[in-house]
Amino acid sequence: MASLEKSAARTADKTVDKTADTAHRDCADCPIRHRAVCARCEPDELDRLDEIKYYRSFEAGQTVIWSGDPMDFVASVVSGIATLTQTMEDGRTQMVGLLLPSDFVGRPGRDRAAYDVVATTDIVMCCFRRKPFEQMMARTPHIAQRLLEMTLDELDAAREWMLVLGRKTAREKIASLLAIIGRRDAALHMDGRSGPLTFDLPLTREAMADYLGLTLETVSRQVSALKRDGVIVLEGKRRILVPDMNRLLEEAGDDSDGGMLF
Amino acid sequence: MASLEKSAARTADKTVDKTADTAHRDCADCPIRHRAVCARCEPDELDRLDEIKYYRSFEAGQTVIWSGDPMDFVASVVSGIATLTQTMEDGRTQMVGLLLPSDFVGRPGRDRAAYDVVATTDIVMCCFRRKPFEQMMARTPHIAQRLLEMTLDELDAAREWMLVLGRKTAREKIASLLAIIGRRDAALHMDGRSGPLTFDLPLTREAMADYLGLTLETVSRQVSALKRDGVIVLEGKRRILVPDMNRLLEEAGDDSDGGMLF
DNA sequence: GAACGTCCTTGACCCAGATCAACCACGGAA
DNA sequence: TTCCGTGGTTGATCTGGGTCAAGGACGTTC
Repeated sequence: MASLEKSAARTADKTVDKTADTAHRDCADCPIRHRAVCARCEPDELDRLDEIKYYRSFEAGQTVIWSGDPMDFVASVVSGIATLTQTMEDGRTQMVGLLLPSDFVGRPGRDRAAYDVVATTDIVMCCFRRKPFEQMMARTPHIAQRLLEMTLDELDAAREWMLVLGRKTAREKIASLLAIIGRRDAALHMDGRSGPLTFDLPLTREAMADYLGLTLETVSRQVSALKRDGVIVLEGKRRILVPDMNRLLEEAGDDSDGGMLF
Repeated sequence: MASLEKSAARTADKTVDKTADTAHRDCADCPIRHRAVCARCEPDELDRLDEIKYYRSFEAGQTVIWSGDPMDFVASVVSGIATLTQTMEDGRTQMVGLLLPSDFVGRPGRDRAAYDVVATTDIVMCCFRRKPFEQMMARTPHIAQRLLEMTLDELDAAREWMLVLGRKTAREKIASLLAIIGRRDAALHMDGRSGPLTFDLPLTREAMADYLGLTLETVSRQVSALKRDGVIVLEGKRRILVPDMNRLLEEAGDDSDGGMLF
């Protein structure tokens, strides 16, 4: 039940430290410029956004926002990874979203957070105070249009995840998660395709379990099984090599071409 | 793999029959006027929508759209209930959305259906050809604003459903579904509150199973168990009476107040 | 009114994944 | 160098819900 204020206070010193190298960042060379909620903005619109934006940093493991707490800002993830989770009174938790760079946090028009947001890695967020952002959104169709597009994408992703949660086996769930992270990572780096895919797994076994509706033991066992069967190769605990993406997609129970949605 | 055209052809006769009593309906006395995607439109905007709209009817059990088929229209559900489902190659299916009156079908900018849409009851839809609708959306912020709001609501609902699918027991899943349908039904009728809630269950046991990631046998057993324990009373197979909503919410594992999202 | 199809219920059994528990690997602090 | 704390693995056992199978309650058709 710690409040946003408390968690912000706890991290104040670090925030100030890191602010030094991010506070004056120019939108023009922002790494998420072309994918975030501001992607469609014209230069003059960007200037106005620039005036109301500020950066905040969080360390791996910190809670950015607690569900139910007042939420007076919205934000884009600039770098790092965060999770959106829901918790039942008895402590059962389910991750309902994975926030990667360019993803949007918060809902215009809503003044309280609906989910816990937790930084999985060190993270930098580009924040806007909610009220000014809402006013600007009303005057700037480019922002609302982009936000609609992003929200529809998230809805598709959530629905794909409902199939995973409701109907897939533990092995298929793990394969699905690895395929998604691998694909997003590949899209991000845009490196010369076709070689075997390698990427860092940014989640602990427990976080994977929360995402997949499993226990961490089952996650561990199924990762070991996929390794044993040659579907993936582990380099340490967190680095994954996928020799054959189609094989992985097969194990995920997906269409061979991986779906046409994205 | 039946195409949209085929399913439309199959139903053409009935469509024409029913069109008689819906084709000239005026937006002004439309039952979903204040909740659908057109809710915020001014009279002149409504007039323009009126020009490009047309009604289509489907009978219970008919497939409205097949996943992957070309989709040249978007639509609002006027009356009746439809489902959005995803299917794996081996036949496993997961419902990913329940479409009630005023809900929106289709995605502007996407030319193929991402999910199967099936009419659960007889249904009437208010359709717009996609291209004109997209053009109109670009010129009419009121439509885009409302669609954003509705999409954000759907995303919240999908995320709540992820918790149900990932972490709840079979009994909790059934109780959650009954609570949601009961609440939506109560909101629709807006009758004098506080008495014991009664409503029709618009889904077969199989559809409930598809929604909840269960088998129909488990659904049947858990419905019987909730009845045996006095949480619900069955009047026939499909009519549900809830003597104590708080008790039902408790069984669903929800906060006693039922959540503050809606 | 018999025969069918659809939807639903109930029972017997089984298994995937949860639970409980022990232990390993690594990194940072004393 | 040992001591912990965190994250991960693996084994033994249990169980919720799946699977397979039989049968009941209807409405509809001929």
